[in-house]
Amino acid sequence: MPELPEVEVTRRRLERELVGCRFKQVLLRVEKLRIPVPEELSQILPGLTVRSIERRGKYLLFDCERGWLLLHLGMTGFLRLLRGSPPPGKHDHIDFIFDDGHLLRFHDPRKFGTIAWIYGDPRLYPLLAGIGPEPLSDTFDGLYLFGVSRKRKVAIKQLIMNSSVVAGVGNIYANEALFRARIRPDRAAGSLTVQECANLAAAIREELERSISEGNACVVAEETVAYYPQALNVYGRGGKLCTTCAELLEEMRLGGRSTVFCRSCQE
DNA sequence: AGAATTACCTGAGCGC
DNA sequence: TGCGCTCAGGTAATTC
Repeated sequence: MPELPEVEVTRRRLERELVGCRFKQVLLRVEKLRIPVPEELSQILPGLTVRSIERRGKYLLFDCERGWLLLHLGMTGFLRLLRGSPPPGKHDHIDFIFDDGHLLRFHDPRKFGTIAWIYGDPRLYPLLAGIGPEPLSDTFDGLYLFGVSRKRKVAIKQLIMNSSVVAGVGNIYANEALFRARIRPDRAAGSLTVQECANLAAAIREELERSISEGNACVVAEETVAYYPQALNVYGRGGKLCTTCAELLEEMRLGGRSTVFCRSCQE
């Protein structure tokens, strides 16, 4: 599951390789992902040049002169940056072919990903308009988190996974950040003190930044995304020993999502 | 308004 | 060997 760090590592790789490149052809082999794939992409994109590649939460945004190409990898999506025209495999849904021979291939077995074309200001596009602050930006800090959590009864883990509260924090990093901040994931959001909110905001930032730098250090040659090995403290380790105190890690479900924490380290 | 639930989708793992 | 079941979970839409 590409989380924000994987998407950011991907963005940087694509930025190095594709900015300045001109689209030559788009091959669509799937009609519907989360939303229908716009067929007009194969008419619009050829001849346009990639000016820059941005990220908003887990969305990638390609500035294509006359509009923006929006990509989301969903749960199981990834991109491959290839050359020439190797035959597509199963679930290779879309090829973006460039003048210089680059081939950007979108692969997504579960089809939870998104591809869209945006005219005008992407900030106004419905899928992006309601997204909260970027967790790595200055607008996201403890005071902000304290403010939006007041009087909220929902579990703090669910709050930080809510994209309208903060962009791009998925299940893995929600679990890891709460462990780092020593806060139980099932605490009512409104019960956190201002200090706990500061700790949590910092922990989210630190977990994401740590993962981005790890990802940058080990990107596989051809694959632009970005499933790199992670040393995780809690996610996926329910029933195993806490890395800090050697207690058994506890597993529960919050909002249908697997949640792991240490009863002794987190309160 | 906020919280909870559902829908989308396929592969993997499991019990029988 | 294969069937049916459950689980994985990002996000938006829907319902309560």
